[in-house]
Amino acid sequence: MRPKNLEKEQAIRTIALDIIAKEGLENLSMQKLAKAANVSPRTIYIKYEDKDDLLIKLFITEVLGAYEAATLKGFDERMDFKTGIKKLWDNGFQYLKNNRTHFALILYGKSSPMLNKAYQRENIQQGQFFAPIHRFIQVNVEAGIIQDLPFDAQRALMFSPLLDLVNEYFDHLNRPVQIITDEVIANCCDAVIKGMMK
Amino acid sequence: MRPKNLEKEQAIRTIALDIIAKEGLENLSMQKLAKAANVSPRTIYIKYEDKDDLLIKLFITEVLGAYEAATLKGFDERMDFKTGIKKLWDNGFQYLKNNRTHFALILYGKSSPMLNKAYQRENIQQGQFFAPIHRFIQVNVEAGIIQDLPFDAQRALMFSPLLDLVNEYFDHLNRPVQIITDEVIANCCDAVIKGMMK
DNA sequence: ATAATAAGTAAATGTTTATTTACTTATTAT
DNA sequence: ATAATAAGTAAATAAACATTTACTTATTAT
Repeated sequence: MRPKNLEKEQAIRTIALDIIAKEGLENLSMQKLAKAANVSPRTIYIKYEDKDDLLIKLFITEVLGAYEAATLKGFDERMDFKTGIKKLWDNGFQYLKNNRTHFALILYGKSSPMLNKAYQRENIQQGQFFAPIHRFIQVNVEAGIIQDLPFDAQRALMFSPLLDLVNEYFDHLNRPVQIITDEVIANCCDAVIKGMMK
Repeated sequence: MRPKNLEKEQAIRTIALDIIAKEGLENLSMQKLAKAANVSPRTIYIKYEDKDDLLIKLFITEVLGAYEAATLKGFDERMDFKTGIKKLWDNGFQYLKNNRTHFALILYGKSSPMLNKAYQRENIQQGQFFAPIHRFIQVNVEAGIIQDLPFDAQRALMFSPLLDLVNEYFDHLNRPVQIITDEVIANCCDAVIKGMMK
């Protein structure tokens, strides 16, 4: 049996992310993707059931999986609160600014109903994404270090500004000065920590 | 000369927003829209140059314009900092939770490269969206009430969590309990204020 | 060596796409 | 009343769409 060519599979994924980041999910077509990845359209259908299957696997496995792993690298839920959040912010910012195409698909994960539903399903069936952060927050609520709010609210307070700041970072990439520096990120992280603590 | 039928124009806009919210921007086609709005495809092209023109006008005028007006209603940049932010959060939350289709397009404004570029262009050519908030922040930085950070960073700290909380609000709409209540929103707003103040 | 088989390709499928053509209708200034 | 005209329609256009058919190729267990 002829084995799958993993380079082709990776090319399909990488170039799909490129097209989504540059032209938008609305403008990704299977034929355009096949041509750009130097592959027959049929080859994509050997590896993915259909277009939705490709997009969901791209989003859940390729992007969110890698983003989660990078964010949690060196993080331990037993860290003290400030240290933990700073680690998560630093990991997240470094990863996203170095993986612009991943970031683009993460944004579509919020806006596209189809990707949003896939994310909810995955979170229910396979266990929560970012489970260590869930426990980290719970521990710190129980220890009386941070305020007691629903987890989804805590997560919004902790990480929404970071994603928006990454957006601003990319908006300034082709301009004379970068406004979103590591120092600005660190200051914003401090503000977030201050807001959450009792 | 036969006058434009404004009801048809409004139907086109409203139903376009419906389709985007339910099926996603990727699944909005001119023919589907025409059929759903009970209009000939040609009629859409009388009112809009092409598909991009329709989407940009929907986003900038119909959605962002209304969102800005609703957010700023009863807000005055001379309010004291806490009162001002609370007003903006309350206005924003009420508006978005009552206008789900507008919210859906606002999310695409962050992810879709075409809408994102249109927003940047508009912000440069026609003057900043949310200019009173810009001045409000500046005044409070100069008075030493809040920390001195780039405007884009301040805005991310102030409003990103709100948009994510609205997302959570809608995610919980069809579930047994609503986790994102007015009280949770108020507590999150307090946390944001606390984080920004010196 | 070769039989078996999944991976791969090029080209075609029928459908849907954005947009236009050719025509009709409703309104208003005369 | 009617000429002038933009708004509106139904149907058509060519291109692009997701997916499949019919075929070839590379690999490996025998």
